[in-house]
Order: sequence, then structure tokens, then C-alpha cells
Amino acid sequence: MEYEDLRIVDTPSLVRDHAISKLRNAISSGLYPPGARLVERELCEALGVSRTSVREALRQLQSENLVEVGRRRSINVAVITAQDAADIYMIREMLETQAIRRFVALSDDAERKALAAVHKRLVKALSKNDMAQLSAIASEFYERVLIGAKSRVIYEVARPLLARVNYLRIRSMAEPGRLDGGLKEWDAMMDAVQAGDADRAAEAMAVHLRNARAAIVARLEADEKTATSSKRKAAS
Amino acid sequence: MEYEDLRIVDTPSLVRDHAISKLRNAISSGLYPPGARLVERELCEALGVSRTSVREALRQLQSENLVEVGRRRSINVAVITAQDAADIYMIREMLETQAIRRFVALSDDAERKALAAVHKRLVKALSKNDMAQLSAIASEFYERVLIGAKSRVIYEVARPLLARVNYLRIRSMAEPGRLDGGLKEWDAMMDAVQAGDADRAAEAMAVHLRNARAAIVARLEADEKTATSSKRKAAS
DNA sequence: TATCTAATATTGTCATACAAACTCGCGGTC
DNA sequence: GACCGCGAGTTTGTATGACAATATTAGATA
Repeated sequence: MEYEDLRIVDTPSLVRDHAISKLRNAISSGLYPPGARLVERELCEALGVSRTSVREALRQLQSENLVEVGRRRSINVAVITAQDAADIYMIREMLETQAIRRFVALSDDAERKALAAVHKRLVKALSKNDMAQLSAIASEFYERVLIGAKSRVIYEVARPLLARVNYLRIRSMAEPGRLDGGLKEWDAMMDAVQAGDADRAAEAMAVHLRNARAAIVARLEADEKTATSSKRKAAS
Repeated sequence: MEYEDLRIVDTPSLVRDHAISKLRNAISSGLYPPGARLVERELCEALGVSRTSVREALRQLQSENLVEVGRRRSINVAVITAQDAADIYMIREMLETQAIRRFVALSDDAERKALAAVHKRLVKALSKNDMAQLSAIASEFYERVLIGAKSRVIYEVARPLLARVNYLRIRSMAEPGRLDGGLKEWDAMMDAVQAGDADRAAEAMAVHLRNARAAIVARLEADEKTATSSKRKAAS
């Protein structure tokens, strides 16, 4: 028998939290692509909740910068420019190298084991070229590092950044050569962590994020170029 | 005649934005001290708005980490531990050294002039020992640096951090010797910016934030010690 | 005094309502 | 045929009222 459900902690079964994670997923997965307009009434129907809850959820996503307000107050899925992505990855590098250092220093055995397990799944998914799966597992890896770093603040700052680039990762990993390079990077990170070498882990994380950044920025710049050349009908 | 008012941009005259900034101010100023419970109905009365708006405002403040949910779903003003403050300042150092570098590289003449003006007011307030005023002007300085850095992402990430430590700054500046030291730090920053020396500006910012961090963390640790020794009635 | 219970308060959620701003298409005018 | 403006329909912002589920407080009782 499982005792998972016996937790005394408060029931997080809030309708709005449910709505938030549904919307987050929809955005991360690209179901609602960047720039897509989110109409409250439609979201109510899609989620089966009242406008009150939808609006509170939107406020939250708004301050997470997953959605943004258009000129005439419409809510649109945030568009991430190449510049934005470059900055996000720069900041992630700052934060997550720090985070993995702390992970090495502060994580307990269970956390390291769990991270290793995620890494294992990652390698497996990598060999199958399953992008969506891969992206999800990568997210979990980053998140576990953040949690193991045991800093509320780092987590709170870095986590929304992860969410913002989530949907980009799927495409960036499809960049030619990114996958194989990625494998080495993940291995290096995991290796350093298990060796307890914070410096090496941080460096591996930095290399990984710099490469990911390059791939994503390249992709976005290419997209923006083609978009510019065919900007017959812009607006929103 | 001033043309400021002729801007075409959308009217940000939203009740909820008003509510948010009122609440933010109340928290920054310490009117609602850390740990204080925020009751929706009371806020409605105090702000003269409906519960709808108050709740949306609270959701926003919540994802800015200015308020946090208690165990039984009460909304309380966030409590910042010494650990939190240390991390926030570490991250600020990362972000704002980067920001001031970009400010040096990217700001236009008007922005540099405006920053110099803020610096001047800062020096004046400093000589008067007016903490509240000083804190407000310091906030403006940081914010102008962030804006001049011309990075949406840096701004979005760093700004909430500023808000979170706002109310701490007033007390930290009251630490013995912090004021005089502060003056030199501000001067060094401004000097480097006007000389167009990004390295020196970044270093001055780093020094400034490290000193501020030390003062605030020391203060918080002292507070926590006394609080622990008299923790007869805790809870919330 | 300690404890149980009933009254009260608070939050989460929903359903409506309505004004203001905006969209879009229709019809009329030149 | 092009342009203008008007009106119906949308969408968002905000307020109000309602109600269940908890949480808190006060009161009554042993």
C-alpha cells in the first residue's frame, strides 16, 4: 500500500493551480505557439473553469513572462526574440553554474542518485531521438539540480527562466549535431557531480548552456530572418 | 508646453495596477511588515477596490515573491531570511554588474545624464541622513541602470529582486558606517560610468552590492538570533 | 481551568452584470 | 468604386453576490 496520499500538508488541489499548469504545459508544448492570442472565454471552456480562475491564472503566467499583454490588452503567448533567448541563457549560465556547485556541495545521497537516474533516462531518450521526451527529461534534470542546490531564491529566479525556454528546447535540439554534442555535455556534468568536483561540474554546465544557447539563438535568428522577409501581414 | 501626456500608448489606468503598486509600496515601506497577514476584505476596504481586483493583485505579488501563502492559505508578507538575502544579493551582483556594463556600452546621453542627476540627489539625501528618501532614490538608481542596459530579460529578472529587498535597505543603511562607505561606492560607480569604463563600473557595482549584502545579512542574522531566543509564540 | 461546541471569518470558486474599448461588417455617400 | 461612419457583437476590466469548505474565535459547560 502506498502512503503517498497520507501527507498532512495542505491540499494543493486549487482549481487555479490546475489551470496554471495546464496553460503552462500548453505553452511549453507549443500547443499555444508564441504570439497566439489567449481569449479568456475560450480558456474557460477549454479548462472547464470560471473566468475568475482563468484570470488569476493568467496574472500568474503574466508575471512569469510566459504571456504578455498586447497593445489592446489582449493576452498573447510571449514571443521570445533571439536577443531574449541569448539573455536568458546568459542568466541561466550564471544561476545554474552556481546551482550545480551547491548541488555538489549540499545534495544528499538520494538526490544524487535521483539525478543520476534522470541522466540515465536522458541518455536513453537521446538514443531514440525523441525530442519531446528528451526536452521533458532535460527539464527534470535542470530542476533537480536547482532543488538540490537548496536555495529558495535561486530556485525561484531560475525556474521561470527554464519555463520560458522550454518550448524552444525541442526545436533547438533538432539542430544538426546538437544531439551528439549534447550527450557528451550531459555525461561530463553527471560525471563531475558524481566525482564531487564542483569546479568541473560548473564548467560542464557552463559549456552545456553556452552550446545550447548558440543553437537556440542561431535557430531564432534564422527564423526572424525568414519572418522579416515575409512580413507582409504583421500586427497582432 | 509639455507633451508627455500626448503619448498614444495604452492607458495603464487599471485598478489592479493601482492596487498592486499600492500594496508594493506598503510592503516596501514596512507598513505591512514581513509576516503580516493580508486579509482580502481589509485590503478591499483600504484600497477601495473589489475583491476581484485585490485577488488578482495578490496573485501578482505572489509570483513576485513579495507575499507568500501560509499553511492554511493565508497570504502573508514574505519573510526574508538571512540566507534569502544573501542569495538575492549574490544574484543581484551577477545581474547588475552585467547590467551596468551594458549601460556603459548602450546608454544614450540622456540616460547617462538622468543617472547622474539621480546620483546627485542621492548624495544630497545621503548628507541629510534621510533613510526613507535615500532608499527610494537608490531604487531609482538601480532601476535606471537596469533600463539603460536595454535588456528586457535582465530587467524582468532583476527588478523583482530589487522589490524584494527594498524594505530591507532602509534598515541596512542605518548600520553604523554603512552610509559613509556607501557614498564612496556610489561615487565610484558614477565616476566609472561617466568615464565610460565598463570594467571599473562593474567592479564598483560588485563592491557596492557585496558591502550592502554584508550589512543586510549581518542585520538579519542579528534579528534572527534575538527572534529565536524569544520565540515564545511563533506560528502565523 | 480545560475542553468542546457553536458562531463568525476567511478563502476559493462560480455566476452575473455592465461599462469601455475594440472589431468587423454593413450601408450610405460622394 | 472608394471612403466614411454607424451599429452589432466581442473582449477585457471591474464589481457584486453567492456558497461551500475551512479556519478562527468566543462562549458555554464540565
